[in-house]
Amino acid sequence: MKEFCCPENEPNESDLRPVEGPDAEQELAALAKALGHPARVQIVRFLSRRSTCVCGEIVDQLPLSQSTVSQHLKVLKEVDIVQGSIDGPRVCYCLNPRTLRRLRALISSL
Amino acid sequence: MKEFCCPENEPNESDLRPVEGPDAEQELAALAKALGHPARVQIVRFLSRRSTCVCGEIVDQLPLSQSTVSQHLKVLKEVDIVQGSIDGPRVCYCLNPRTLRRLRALISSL
DNA sequence: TTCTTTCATCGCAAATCTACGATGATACTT
DNA sequence: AAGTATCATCGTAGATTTGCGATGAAAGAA
Repeated sequence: MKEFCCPENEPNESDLRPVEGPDAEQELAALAKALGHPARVQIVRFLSRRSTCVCGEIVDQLPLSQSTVSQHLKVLKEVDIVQGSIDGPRVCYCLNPRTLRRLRALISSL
Repeated sequence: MKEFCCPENEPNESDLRPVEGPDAEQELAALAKALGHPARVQIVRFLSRRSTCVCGEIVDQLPLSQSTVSQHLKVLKEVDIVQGSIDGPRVCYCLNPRTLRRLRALISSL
């Protein structure tokens, strides 16, 4: 199983962007909106359970068509919660730990 | 300024509900959806800056009509992020720290 | 009572979201 | 080249969301 698509997890990496102000509020709203659907939470949870990237088995986990799951993955990729990289005929997906840390920081500041 | 609408903040209060499983995923999706709009994030931020409850000055903070702000407040109240209580002709709003802690727990588990 | 203030709700139009099947794109296999 | 597998995109129908003005409900003031 390839893992090249998974970014390094660097716990000490700090995000210097502010957690308050108009930009931060807009960013939090966009991230929350992307997570605001049960199917997308399930996708994130599924990727979270696997520590590595997941290639081509997400559709099997959801009671939705392939095109619908692809749409949900697109939403998660647009806000960089999920990253995808091509692996031959497949696509490997993984969470972006940097974005998740950012989300936690924004939520914590509320 | 009355504060009777504000629940006690008990930092040591623990929430025993699981942060994983279908129910938790549904709950997180509902909370994230409620936060998934810039105006609603701004409302929460505004209530967060004030440590007490806020009576009748939220509309002034947003470039939206009174009815629209009321709708957004309704969304936040439906998921119990915001609480409102009547104070004469006004309504006092405040955050529910219990729900916010729950949200942080759910996000942290991703 | 009548007026005013404050907030909720109604009704509607426009925009966005959701889900699906069909189709397209890409890469591997034979 | 032809076929297969995997995922993205297109087109579309139905549902939901968003925003607003108009109206309703409740409480205090005159």
